Amino acid sequence: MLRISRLTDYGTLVLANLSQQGEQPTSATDVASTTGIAPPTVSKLLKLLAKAELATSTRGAMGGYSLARPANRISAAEIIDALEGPVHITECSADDSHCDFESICNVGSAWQRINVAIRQTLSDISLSDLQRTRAPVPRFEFAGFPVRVESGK
Amino acid sequence: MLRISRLTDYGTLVLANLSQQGEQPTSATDVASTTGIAPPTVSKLLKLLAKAELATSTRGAMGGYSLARPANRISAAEIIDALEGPVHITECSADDSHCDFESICNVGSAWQRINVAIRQTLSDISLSDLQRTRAPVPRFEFAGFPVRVESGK
DNA sequence: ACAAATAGGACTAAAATAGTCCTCTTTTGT
DNA sequence: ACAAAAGAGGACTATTTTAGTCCTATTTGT
Repeated sequence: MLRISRLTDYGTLVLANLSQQGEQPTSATDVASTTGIAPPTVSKLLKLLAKAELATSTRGAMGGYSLARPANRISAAEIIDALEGPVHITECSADDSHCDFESICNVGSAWQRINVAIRQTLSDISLSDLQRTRAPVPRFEFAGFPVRVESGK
Repeated sequence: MLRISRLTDYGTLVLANLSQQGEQPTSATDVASTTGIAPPTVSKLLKLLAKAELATSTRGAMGGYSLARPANRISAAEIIDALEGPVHITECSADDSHCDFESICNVGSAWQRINVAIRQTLSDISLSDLQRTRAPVPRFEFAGFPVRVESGK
């Protein structure tokens, strides 16, 4: 829980990389070599990001990918949606939900409300916030050890 | 992402069930039959919850489990921790993190800050909130901006 | 024409998750 | 004392997700 998949993490990186390159398209190979992520993986990510319209692609020689919009107009929620799909927290959301026991659904819907709230928050965080090393931070501790907000690592 | 595992969902249910039974211990079998969850699974969950000190166990005939504390003093974060373990969002937290590229770590730590904020909020939501069908919707804040969430779904 | 790119999808491997089962210990009631 | 009712602990299996790779087709600039 509260786990962002590795691909999403990589995807953020890839987008951050594109945003540093500015307007002209960057090839998947280039992104791979500057980020250190395996080329086929970068390629896969970029395809997904392009399909979700977070990146635009240019085919052919001298082609590549670039950000579809400025980094401050791409939200964390969009990145997650693009790479993990719109996930239902409890899977009892839409269709056949065979909740014979009322309490089950009550509790389930509570988790769902939490989910909605979290997503809402995530949609207010932009790629540029994610890139800022020193974004203001609300709280400073995680499972015991304090999270370092200084420079990388 | 933002997915609570099925076991956590079940676990919440199980705890909710215990809280309805009041003081006297309820056996895993009983919980299983009132919730409709498979007995071995309930048993497993209760063991985990007991180990995390969210439930207390009484051995022997007439034994069973009961809540370790009132439902309003058990937080959603504790439930998650008990059933999923303290999860590191990006796995680049502790040990071998071979972050050769600075930007990788910067972005990674941003997700971690988000994680911290979410956990903080989760620790303000209690089991009794989860049981209330129309609980107030949690509020999050990140990077300064408080985030308002309208009524859930 | 050729080389450099993306598009799309099939496929495999690895890891996390869920769920079951078995044996042992503790406690209560008769 | 003994049997039955419970939990404790752990081993094990199966399923599902997630990661990651690779192949073939299409597009475009020189």
